[in-house]
Amino acid sequence: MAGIEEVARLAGVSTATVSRALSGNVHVSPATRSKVEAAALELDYVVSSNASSLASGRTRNIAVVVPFLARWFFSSVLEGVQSALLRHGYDLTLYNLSGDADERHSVFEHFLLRQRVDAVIAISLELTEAEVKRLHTLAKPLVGIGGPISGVRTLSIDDTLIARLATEHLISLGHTEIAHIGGSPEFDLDFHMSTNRRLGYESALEAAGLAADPASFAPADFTIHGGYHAAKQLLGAPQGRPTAVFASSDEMAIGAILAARDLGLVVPRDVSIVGVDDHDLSDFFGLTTVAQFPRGQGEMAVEILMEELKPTTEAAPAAPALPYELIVRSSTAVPPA
Amino acid sequence: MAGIEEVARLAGVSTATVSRALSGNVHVSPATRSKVEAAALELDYVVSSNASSLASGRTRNIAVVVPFLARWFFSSVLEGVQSALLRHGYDLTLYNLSGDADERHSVFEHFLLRQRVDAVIAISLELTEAEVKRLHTLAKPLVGIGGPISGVRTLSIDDTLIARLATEHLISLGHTEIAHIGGSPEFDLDFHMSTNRRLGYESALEAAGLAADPASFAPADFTIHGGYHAAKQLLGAPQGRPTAVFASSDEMAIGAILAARDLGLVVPRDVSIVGVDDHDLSDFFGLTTVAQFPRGQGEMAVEILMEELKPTTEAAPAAPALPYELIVRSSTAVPPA
DNA sequence: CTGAAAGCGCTAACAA
DNA sequence: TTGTTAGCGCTTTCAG
Repeated sequence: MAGIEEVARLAGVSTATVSRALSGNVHVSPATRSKVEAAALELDYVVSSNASSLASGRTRNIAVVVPFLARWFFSSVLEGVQSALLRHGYDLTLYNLSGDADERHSVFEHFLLRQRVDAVIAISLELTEAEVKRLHTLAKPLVGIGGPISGVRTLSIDDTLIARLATEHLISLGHTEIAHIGGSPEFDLDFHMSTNRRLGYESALEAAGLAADPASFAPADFTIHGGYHAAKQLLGAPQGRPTAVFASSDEMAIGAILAARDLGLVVPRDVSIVGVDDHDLSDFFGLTTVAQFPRGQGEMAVEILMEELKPTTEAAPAAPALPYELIVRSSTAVPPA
Repeated sequence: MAGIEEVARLAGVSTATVSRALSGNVHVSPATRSKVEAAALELDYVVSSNASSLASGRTRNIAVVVPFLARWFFSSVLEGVQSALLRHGYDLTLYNLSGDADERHSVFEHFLLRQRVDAVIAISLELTEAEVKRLHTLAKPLVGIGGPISGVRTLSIDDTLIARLATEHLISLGHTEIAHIGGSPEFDLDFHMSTNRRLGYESALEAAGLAADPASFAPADFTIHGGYHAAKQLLGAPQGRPTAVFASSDEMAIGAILAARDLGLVVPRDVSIVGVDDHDLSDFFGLTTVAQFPRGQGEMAVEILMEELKPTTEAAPAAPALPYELIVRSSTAVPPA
């Protein structure tokens, strides 16, 4: 735990020079720099981030706020954020809001205000106005991932387009009876993501001259379990079952595949199924899906933030559109004759 | 962003008193305390953690190091750690080592040394001697979860006992042909966890007078996919298939259930399957399993640390044994007649 | 129980 | 390019 003073002494320079040489931002003569670096290495010197933060006002630490941890999408985004941050020399302080309301409240009223972070990344969070205001009093850059927060720059995939693409894939195979498993209305967590995907589905149908029968919609909770039950309802309907199902998430789509199997239906011969995500398990189940790339989304959020934190930057950089891609596997085919 | 000075002025006391009143550790007269609290509330005052840390040497921040993020066990432990930490007013700084070796190196040589944390929790990490030494030079409390690190206090489940319990469940149902899907040897990540579970399985067999045939073992990688392929091998063996399978993780067990189905076997009529974990999906698949409770493990690690960080505490508190429990669902039954 | 004052370890003007 | 110096905002002796 050597301090900057000892390094300065060993290198034969002042502490200010050590600071400059090690931070790399300011000009220092190459000779001095290497002397300092050698001394630092020899003494195992690592700056105290607290002292540095206090003096400079920069913490090199980013807060990441998530609504869940143990779900594929969130942990994948987090992975991307983490590794990008590490590359930039930043720490990641994690706040998970899946606890009770008090917990959430204290995160916004207390934890985030401790001046411990330079910026915050909010993943798929529906923030209340009070919360957004709180964050704004922080006067720190804030970027959201996964759905528009009013007044906050957000990386967001185009849910309508994604859903439309998935549905069009089914239509192009010849399906006309296409059911949809989407989020139940409570899922406002996801900012109308559910609604937008449903709208995309409906618009694809309409564009093909097909009717969007309300009976072809089954709500679920984005889990395999939920998708399974929703699919059972849809596929077991006595008045004739759909030949294809578009599920708003891969987990629900996998549930649907399992439900079809349990009903004795063969996928894709009897029923085609598409999801959204490209979840870890999707390849295993041969699920056709519209991939989004959560790791990449996390990394992108970090790049935007880094850009914004550079003292040189003026305007906040714009958020580019997020990529997505139809991946056709073995869960979709032409409808039964 | 009011400072302590303003609070002091508003409350009509000195900054020292504000500090004392708000930290709560030292004695302050009730009247003064409430005056200070009112002033702090009015000004929306929140201490600057950097200044506080620098002055006191305590950061109220814990580092958590994980080898993966997007896996059920790790994200569940992390969830437990996070919520317990929040309750105690601590921040959580996350380091995920799933990147390359350089990343890992820089975490240990750089990030963890910045004096940003009071302690570190290492989840299922096989640390090299150099890494442990590094951490010890930190002179910070360190607790591991999930497997013994030499010289580090670790919360660890008894893998041998767990495996034995699962196997005994099968034996007590009357099974004598019991196969095992375990970790492949490379999985040293998990500290001989794989080996220990295999030993537990074998010892249960021996105790029942059954032979542990090496042909009844299939290695896999702890995923559904891996479990599926391993189970296919086991259940498709032409020289007679086992009537039961013990898998070292629920994900592998679920893979085995799916493999059995694909082979036209009915679980549990034709083959019984047990796992370990009580994964999120296990209930859905009706999987009998030995539950471990990762959230609880995370919380426990935090409690131990908090105890240790209390200035009053002398000896490091002992780590209690971790609970586990056999949960019988519908994937196990007596063997076919 | 409370106040005054000396730092915690570093960075950033300002000079030289 | 480098050194000097004054803090960053709080905590903690040490007095009173």
